[in-house]
Formats: sequence, C-alpha cells, structure tokens
Amino acid sequence: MGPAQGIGEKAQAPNRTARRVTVTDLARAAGVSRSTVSLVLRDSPLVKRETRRRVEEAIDRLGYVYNRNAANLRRRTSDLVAMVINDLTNPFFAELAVGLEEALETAGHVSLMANTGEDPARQRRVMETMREHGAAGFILSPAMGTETRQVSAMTDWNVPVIQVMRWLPGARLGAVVPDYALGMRMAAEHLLTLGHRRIAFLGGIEGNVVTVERVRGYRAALEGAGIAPDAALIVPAAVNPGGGIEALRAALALECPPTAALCFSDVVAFGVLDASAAAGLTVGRDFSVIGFDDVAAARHTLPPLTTVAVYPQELGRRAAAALLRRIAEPGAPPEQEILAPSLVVRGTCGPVPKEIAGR
Amino acid sequence: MGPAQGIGEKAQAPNRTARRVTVTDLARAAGVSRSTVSLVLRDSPLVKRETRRRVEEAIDRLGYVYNRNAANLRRRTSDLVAMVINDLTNPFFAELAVGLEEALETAGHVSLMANTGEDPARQRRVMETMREHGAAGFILSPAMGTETRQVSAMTDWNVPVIQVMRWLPGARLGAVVPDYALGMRMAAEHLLTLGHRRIAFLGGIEGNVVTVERVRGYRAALEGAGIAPDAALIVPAAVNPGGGIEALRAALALECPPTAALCFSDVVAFGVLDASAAAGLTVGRDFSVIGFDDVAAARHTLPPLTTVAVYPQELGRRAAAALLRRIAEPGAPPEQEILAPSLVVRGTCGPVPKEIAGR
DNA sequence: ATTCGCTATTGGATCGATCTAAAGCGCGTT
DNA sequence: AACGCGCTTTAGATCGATCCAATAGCGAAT
Repeated sequence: MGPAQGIGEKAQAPNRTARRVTVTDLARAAGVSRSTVSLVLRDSPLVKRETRRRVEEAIDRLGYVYNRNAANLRRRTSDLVAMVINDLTNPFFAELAVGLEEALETAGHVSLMANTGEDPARQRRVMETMREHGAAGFILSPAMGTETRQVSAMTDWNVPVIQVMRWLPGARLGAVVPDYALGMRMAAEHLLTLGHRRIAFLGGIEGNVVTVERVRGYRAALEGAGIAPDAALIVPAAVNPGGGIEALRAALALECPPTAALCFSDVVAFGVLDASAAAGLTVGRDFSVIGFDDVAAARHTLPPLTTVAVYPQELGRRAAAALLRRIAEPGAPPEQEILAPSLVVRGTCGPVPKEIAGR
Repeated sequence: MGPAQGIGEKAQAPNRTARRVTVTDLARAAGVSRSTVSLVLRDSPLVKRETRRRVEEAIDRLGYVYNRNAANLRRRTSDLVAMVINDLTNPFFAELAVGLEEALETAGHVSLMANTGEDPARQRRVMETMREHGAAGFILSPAMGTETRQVSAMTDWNVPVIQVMRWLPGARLGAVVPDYALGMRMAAEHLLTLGHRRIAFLGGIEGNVVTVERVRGYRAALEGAGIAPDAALIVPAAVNPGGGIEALRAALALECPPTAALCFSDVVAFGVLDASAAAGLTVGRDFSVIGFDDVAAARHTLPPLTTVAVYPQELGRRAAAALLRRIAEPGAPPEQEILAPSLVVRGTCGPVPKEIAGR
C-alpha cells in the first residue's frame, strides 16, 4: 500500500497527430451547447427531437468517439470490472472466466482481466494496478499461496470483491464457490452403492483448501458407511495427468489395493485412465474411476468419464451477478453462495469384480 | 460507427461516501504544490530528496491511490490494451491469451479482455466499447464469419491492430500467425516417409481460412510425392472430439480406406483416437494419426499423440511485442510475422501395416 | 552590484466529459 | 403588465491528474 513509484512512465502511447473530436466540436457543428450534446449522448428525454437529430448528424459527420474515461472521471463511476484468475491455461478456469466475462459484458461492463499464473506477487501487482484504474468491483480466484491478510486488506479498498471457485477462509468477503465436500461425498457414495469398500483418493496438493475440502467429503462418505479410513489410500499428487499416473501406480502397489479411485480432478482422472489401461485393467469392469469438474474432454474418454460436474460457466455467471448486486448496493453485507455440484454418471464405474468381492 | 446511444447509463457504480484522496490533499499535507506532488508520483529527478520524502510520507499516511484515468485523460495516453479473442474455452486460445496478457502486463499495460464466442456481432460491440475506453492498441483473434470490411475499417481508428492466430485476407493490418500450411505439410511428409499413400484429412470447417490453409499444406505434400489427390479423403467435421469420431467413421467406410489421418487439430485427433480403438485398430501400428496444435493433453493420450506444435503462448508473446512496437512507432507499416511450427513425434504413427502395404 | 546558470518549485490552464442551478421561451391566467 | 408553468437549453464549475511557462533561491562569475 506504499506509494506506487514511477507510475506515470510505465506505459504510454505517443499522442496522435489528429486531434480528437470532442463534445465541444459537436456543439459547434450542431449549433448547440456542450451541455445539450452531453444530454443527447446520454439519451436524455429532455432534448427536443429536432435538436437531437442535428447533434446525431454531427456525430456521424465528424466521426465522434465517446470518451468513457473522461465521463467516468466526472461522474465518479466506472464501468470497469477487474477479473483476476489464477490459471487460465486450466480449461476449468477458462470456462469460469468465459461465464464471468459474458455476464459482465451483457450488463454493460468491461473486463480488466489478468492471469496470475498462481503467483501471489503478480496477483498483488495487478490488483493494485486495477485499483488505480478505478475498477468498480473485483472478481478474484486467488492464486495458491495467497495470504489471507492480503485479501482481507481489500475491505479497506471500499470496493466490492467476490471470491470465486476458491476462497480464503477468514477473509470476510463475498464468495461464490462449489460445495466440493458434497460433490466428493456424492461420488464416494456412488462407489459405495456399487459395493466398493477400498476406495482411493488420488491427486491434489496436501494442505490446499480445495484438497482439504474434497478429502473431507470423501472421508465423510466412508464414515457414513462405517468404513475405517486408511491413510495409505489417500495419495496426493500433481494436478495433471502425470500426477494421476503416478498416484495410481502407488495405489496399485499397496498390499491391499483399491478397487476404485476418486480423483482430485478430471485431468488427474485422465492419467488414471491411461495408467489403468497400461496396468491391464479395463476401466468400468476391473476398476472404477470418478473424476471431478466435468471438463469438456470428460465426455470423450474411453469409456466416458463418470465425474462430478460443478458447472464453471454457471459459477462465473453467478459470481458476476453477485458482484453486480454488491456494486448496486455497496452497503450490503458480503454473501457466500455455495453451489451444489451434481454427479454425472457415464461409463467408468462398475460393481466390484467378483473375484475380489470376497476379500 | 453511428452515435452510440444511451452510452452514459449502461453501467455505473454509485458514488462512494468517502471522498477520494487526491494530489491536492497530498499537496496540502506535505506543504508543497500539486505540481510537485505530480512530479514525485512520476519519479521525476527534479524533486529534492527531502521534498520527495515528505510527499511519500503523506501518500502513506493518507492512503492515496493514484488515478490512472485522470492521468491518462490529461496525458492523452492509455495503458489499456484491448484483447479480443474468439473462444477462450478452447485451451489453445486460452494459452494464446495467457501469453499475450503476460507480455503486456510485464510491459506495464493492462488488458481489456473479451471473449467473443465466435460471434461477430458481439465482437463488433466489444471492440467499439474498448475503443471508447481509449485502448492504446488492439490484439484480435477474429471470430469466424467476421467480415473483412469490419476489420479493415479499423485502420481509420488510428490505433494499431495486430491480428493473431487467425487473419482476414485482405485486411491491411499487422498479423502474427503460424504457418499452418507448412505445419500440415511437415506432418504429411512424415507420414509419406513412413510409407503411407492413402492419407485422410479429418475435421475443420469448409471455407474457413485456417482450414483452407491446412488443406493446402496437405495437398502440397501429396503433390510433392506424386500422389493424385482424392477428394473423398478430405472429411470436414466439427472441431471437437465428436467431429473426429464421425470423420474417422466416414473415412473408414470408404471402399479404399486410409492408413493414416491428419487431423485438423488435437481435439479432433482425440476423437479419432477413441474411434480408432473402438474400431479395433491399434493406433501407431494399424493406423497412424497426427494432430495439430500440441495442446497439453496431447502428451497424455495413449499412445501419446504425434502432433504439430505451434506454441500459442509464444505466439501471444510475439503478438504482444509486435503491438508494443506499433504503439511506440505508430507510423510504421503493418508487419506480418509468420512463425514456423514444428513436428512433435510421439507415438501415434508407424509404418504402413504389411498386410495393406501391397495394395 | 549585476548578471548568469542551475536546481527546485509553482500557479494556472488543460484534457473531455458531466453536473448544477439558472435561465430563455411560448403560452395561458389573472 | 405581470405572473406562473412546463419544456429546452445553457454557462460555468468540476472530476483528478499533467503540462507549460514562469519564478524563486542561491552560489559563481563578471
């Protein structure tokens, strides 16, 4: 929050040679005052039909371009909304961004969008810049490793903030997030119904809030079925197909291997599917797999992946709506919106193989 | 280009109760003039050490936030750059966007980003809005169906524009694009070297510039090897796994089916891989497949997908650099930068199966 | 004592829009 | 003739910064 040094000379375009057309030019051309032109621009019912026509004619003739910066400065408003996303190369977050941007654009806002690449320092930097641009609100999917303190400080910014997809426990800010625990519990219960008793949890970063939540749902389901948790069945791994491959290998190497796997996410599941095939297991018959996220590619694996859908685009739309409400009513207390996911049953789960069922 | 009606009332935040801290407040608090404060903000060497210290102290104490809008208005510059992308849900373009945003952010610019979802009307709307925001430059990956006229008109906007990934033939604007024809030719030549003679081209939308280019490269390779083109082997289809599945089915149903397939893109190839397996073909032995794009998932198919890498992030960085050059030197003529792709050989290609080779 | 040159600072105009309060105008009333 | 009342229009101040030309301060040179 220190002085932002050297601000002015960071980036700039040289001034154009052709002078801009302004309201003053329009006023002269149409033979009215600047005020009247301004009223026409804002579609005020005060102006007479004939006057409006003259001004509009001048707008066309001179090729006028409205200057939102100047208007926003005077009105002390902003139609900019800041979107700060942790990782746009992840299709899941890309979908989220698309849902957000679409909803905001429809509402007449313009998105200042930044990808932080999971770097808290960069996140801080871009948020500072966006603040200096006078963003009317922030949508934040925090980078891993973001300190709660940093985000909590935003309450002093006097600008609404909505966390989305991820959230920092402790930050008293709005949030729109999926119920990860519930989703994982639903998935686990599906496997339990099919008779599975040894269910692995593969992938995810230890200690990360989202991982903790998902594991919590997994544990809750097992406990509900009266099954003692086995720590060896929880195998953290990188959130990508490679992580899935590793994690499955580790799980299959156990003395008493699992008959099914809940994966931290679909991309982990993709690796698990490949590794299962490589281990000679036919998924859906010899081994059951469930993903999480329901990314587009989940529909096209072989067999199609059973997974938990959290609808990132919808989440984006909801988050945008929540932000717009907060912008319209700044006094309102921050709301937390927790969306229930749903289980999408496709082809990667089956009953426990007979030859194992006895054990 | 007509009058933008009702501009002013589209989106707005209500004015805050707490008054903003301005340079005037800082000046009063530090006992100097507004001009001096402004010099400090811009890190001018003109101010005395002690004076700067006093001003910086005031900045901290009052919690001042620089107002870039006001500064940009006065300086007639802008640190905003407009990014208009056709489809961010496509990981390929998401990577592009990430490369772009990263390079622009590093250069001190802020990205106004919009996803058009391949809708030319929406594209037009957001570009108009971004223009009104005074974007210093545009990066455009045009939506399918964009009329050349619309983009050509941007030359009158007096703002640099760089097309990226896709381009409109005829628009005299800068462009940074991969050499699609070359990439596809390289892929085809790889198959030819392996002995393939009946090579299919699967997926892509007929008439689309990018498809036309890729097919051109495919044709060139065949001609170079003295093989007569067979129109039946070119099977257009939707650019997604489903399209790949359909296209492969159609190709295999021919009286003289292909022994290898060049796919319009990796996502098409994913469908082709699944459909091959479903048809009882072992990819890499019975049938060869090459993708295009080298998305992250290509590394993790089974077997890993041989494909043509075009490095979208790198393309984004190049496009950003090109735009920055044009912003710095507005008089310069538009440049076209065409990047050579490279073939990434993995495991989906093999020699022609012996039992077929004779035919 | 005056001039010069250099560093450091400043008042006032300015960017392009909007807001506010005050008017013109036409017309019917009193 | 003066007044009131809608309907339109407007002059001038304002948003928060920067630019420009002017100037103050001060030691060195003439």
